[in-house]
Amino acid sequence: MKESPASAEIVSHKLMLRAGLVRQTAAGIYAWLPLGHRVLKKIEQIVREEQDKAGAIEMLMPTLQSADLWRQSGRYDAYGPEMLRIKDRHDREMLYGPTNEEMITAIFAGEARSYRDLPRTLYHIQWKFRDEVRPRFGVMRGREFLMKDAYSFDLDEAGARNSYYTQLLAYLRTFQRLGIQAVPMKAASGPIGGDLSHEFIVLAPTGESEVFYDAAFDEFDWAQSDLAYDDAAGLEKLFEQVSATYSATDETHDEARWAKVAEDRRRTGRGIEVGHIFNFGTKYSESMGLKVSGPDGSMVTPEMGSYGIGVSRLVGAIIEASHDEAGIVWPEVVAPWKVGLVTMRGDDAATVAAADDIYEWLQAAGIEVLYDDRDERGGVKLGSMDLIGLPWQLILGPRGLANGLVELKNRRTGEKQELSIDDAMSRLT
RNA sequence: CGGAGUGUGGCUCAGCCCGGUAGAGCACUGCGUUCGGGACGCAGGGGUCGCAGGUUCAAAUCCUGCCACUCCGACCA
Repeated sequence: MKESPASAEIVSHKLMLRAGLVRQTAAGIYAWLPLGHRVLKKIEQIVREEQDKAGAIEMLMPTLQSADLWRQSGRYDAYGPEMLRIKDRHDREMLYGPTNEEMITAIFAGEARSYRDLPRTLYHIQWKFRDEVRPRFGVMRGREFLMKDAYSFDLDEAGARNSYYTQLLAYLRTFQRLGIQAVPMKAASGPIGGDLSHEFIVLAPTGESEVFYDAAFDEFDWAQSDLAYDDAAGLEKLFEQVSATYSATDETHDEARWAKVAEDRRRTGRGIEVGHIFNFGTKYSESMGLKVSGPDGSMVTPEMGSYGIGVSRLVGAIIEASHDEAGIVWPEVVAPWKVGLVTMRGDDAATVAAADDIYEWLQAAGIEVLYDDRDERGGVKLGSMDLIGLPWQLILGPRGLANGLVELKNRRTGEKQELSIDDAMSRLT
C-alpha cells in the first residue's frame, strides 16, 4: 500500500499494514498474511530453539479452557473482564485462555509422582486472548496474541531460582539472537504472585515507557558467553551481575540508585515490554493440588515459575526498533526472505532469463529469495522493496548484464554495489 | 469504563452545515505507448453512502436508536 490506513497510529502498525504483514479483522484481532506469517514463524522458531537449548520441553495446550480449572486456583473470579468467558452448547462455562498456569499445573499433577520427575520446565507457543479494554498499536497490543509461555517445576526454592536464572539467560540470548537490544528490569510480580520477577524491555524510540539503564547492558554478549545451562554457580553469578546493574522503567525508577551510576554510563531511552518472567513459589501447585514424593518419602509441593515471551508482539517491537523513512529494516534472522530479486526491465528476455537462473541458483543454495516475476515492470516491485525491508536486493538490468554486472543493495546501509553475478552470489552465501 | 471522534468503491478522502441524478486521487481490467529506480494516454469495471426506523414529494445529507472502528485517559504480555 502506498498510503497508510487511517486506523494505524504508530509506525510499526502502519508499516505492517502497508507491507502486507497483517490485516485487522476485529478490534485487536489480526490475520497474518503470508509475508507476516513468515516473520512470525521465524521469530517463533528462534524462541523455540533457545528454549530447547535451555532444556525446556515443548508441548501444546489448547486455547480453550474450562472455568472449573480456574475456580480451583481462585482466579476465575479474580481475573476480571480481561478474561473472555464463553459458554458451549451445554451451557458449560469455558474461557479463552489468557495464560496457562492452572492448566499446566493440573496436567503436571496428573503425571508427576516423584522428586525424580523434577526439575522440569515445559513450554508451549500458543495463541492467547486477553480482552483488553482498549486494544491499540496493532499487534503490539492486540487482544489475541501469540505467546511462548514456559512453566518450571522444582523441588525446592534453590531449584526454582536456578530454573529462573536459566530462563533469564535463555531470554537474554533469545533477544540478542533476534537482533534487538532487550534490557532486563526488575518488575513487580503483579497478579501472578511471588517475589522474583523481571520484564524484558526492547529499546525502541517509540516505546511505551521510558527506561533507564547502565551502559553495561549494551555491552554484555549473552549469546557468545560460554556460560552453560548446567553451570548453576555461573547462572547465579549472571543473575547477580544483572541485578547489580541498574535498569528501570519510569515506574520503578530510583533516582538515588541512578545517581550512583557513573554519568557516562547512564543510558535512557524508550522501550516495549516483550517478555516477563516470574517465580511464584507454590501458589498454583498448592491450589491445584500438585504434590510429589520427596527423597525421604514425604510429600512435597513443587516450586513454580512462569516465563512469557510475546511472539506476535515481537514482530511489531522489532519493526519499532528497526525501520527508516522508507520502511521496515529486518534483522536478517527474522527477515521473511534474505534477498529480493528484481528485474529492472521485465520486458527484456535476457534479463528475465538471467533472473530465472539466479533464482534457481539461490533456491538450490538454500537462500531464501523473493522473486515475483508476474509483473513485467520491475520498477513497481523495486519501489516496494525498501518497504518490505528484505536485507538484500539483487537488481538486474540489461545495461549491467551487458557487462556481466548486477547490483546488490544492502537495505540497512543503503550501500549499492555493482558486482559480477558470481561475486554477488558469493556475497549472499 | 470515563472523555473525544469516525463510518461514502480495495486505500486516502471530498460531498453532509444549507435535502434534489454519488465524486476525486491512488489501486483494479483491456488496448496502446513507454521502460535503469513506485510511467503515460484512451476506454472500462466496481458503491444497498455502517444497520434499522422516522421526517419529507425527495435523505449520503435532517431526527431517533443500534452496531462497528479509532484516538486520549485508566489498564496491560
